[in-house]
Amino acid sequence: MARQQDPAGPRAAMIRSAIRLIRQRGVAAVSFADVLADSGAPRGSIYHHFPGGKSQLVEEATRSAAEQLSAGVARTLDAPDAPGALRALAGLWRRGLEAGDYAVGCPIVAAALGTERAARDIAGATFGTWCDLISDKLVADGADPGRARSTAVLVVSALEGALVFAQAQRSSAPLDVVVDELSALCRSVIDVAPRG
Amino acid sequence: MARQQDPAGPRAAMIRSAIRLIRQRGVAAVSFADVLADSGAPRGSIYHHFPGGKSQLVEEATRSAAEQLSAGVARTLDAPDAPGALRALAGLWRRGLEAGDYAVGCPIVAAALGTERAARDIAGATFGTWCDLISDKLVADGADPGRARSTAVLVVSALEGALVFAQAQRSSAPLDVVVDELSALCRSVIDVAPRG
DNA sequence: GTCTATACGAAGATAGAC
DNA sequence: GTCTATCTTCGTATAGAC
Repeated sequence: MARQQDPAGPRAAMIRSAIRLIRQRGVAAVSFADVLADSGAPRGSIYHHFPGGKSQLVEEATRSAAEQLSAGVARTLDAPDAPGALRALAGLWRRGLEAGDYAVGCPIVAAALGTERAARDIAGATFGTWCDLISDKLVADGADPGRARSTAVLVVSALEGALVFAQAQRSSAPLDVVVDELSALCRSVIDVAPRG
Repeated sequence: MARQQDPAGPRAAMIRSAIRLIRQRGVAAVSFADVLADSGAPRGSIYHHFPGGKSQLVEEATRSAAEQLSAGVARTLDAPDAPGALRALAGLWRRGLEAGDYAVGCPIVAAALGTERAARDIAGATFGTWCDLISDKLVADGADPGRARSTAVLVVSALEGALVFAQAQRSSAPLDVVVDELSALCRSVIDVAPRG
């Protein structure tokens, strides 16, 4: 698909392709051959770049995806209010869904459900990071820290669950509904204890 | 593991094993050999019972799991109040998580993220069924039908997402937090429009 | 760093005997 | 209904030349 020269070299291209394919098919269903074909990387360089084999590739792909997504979450949370930030966050998911014909999911979920332990641990840490970011935002907007924490866990869980829901039904409707509900919830959490 | 004579015969045993293995590893990572070893079914009878091959086995396993789970959801919702029903529902997930050392997830999620189209469609319909059941319960408890519907979508999404979250972190804490949040939300949805 | 070639096993699927 | 045997394809991984 891509097969063009990647400025960052074949290694980065392979990781990028691995992320894309893992999102589409899950960790177990992605082979080296798939990654090579998709990235256009040279056949003989797999074990040069990834001596640890598939485990290493999956781990690095998950780590890379987690860093990108966490940076995106942090950036999106730079909005005036938490409900708006949430909408923007869900908009990212939504566009990804529609662009990938509802077959492209979250790479962190794929890692969490995969069989590679290192990748699963990264997934667990990444969910935690997202909760921290969202919780901090809610607190900054005036929410009680305890309420903010549990609300953040709900937000992350519900968004990820809605993504799976939307994939199964090939429709972004569940995601939209969940975002509306979560926005209202965030507002109520903030309103209870407004800043000051 | 099981390998004992199944009263319902090898076919049912194979489906049961397929469900268990799919929950642990995902659709793509389960092979016929795995199912045979786990179920103790005779080697030569695979294509006799499942002429459609792996697709058929996965589809039937997903359908069977969906029926069992939907029946379980309906049964659990036979509780006096919606928040209590929700707690009971999450308790089912929770016990499954802990019994399977946080490696056994939801078969419907696995189907939704798998590569078998028929199974994914069943997953979509199953999520819809659960939403119907929960929505009906909320309405029966006095909630506004519109609010009940969107709340049900949130509940299903959040529970499934929390399950993935909990698997990634190997802890049921995220699930517990989400259940508390959802219970409070259900109460508020019911309280707004009490029966009468 | 990249190539070809290949070892080795496991996967899905089929054929034909019993 | 169940067996063994086999075909074919695909997967990971390695060896050794360039």
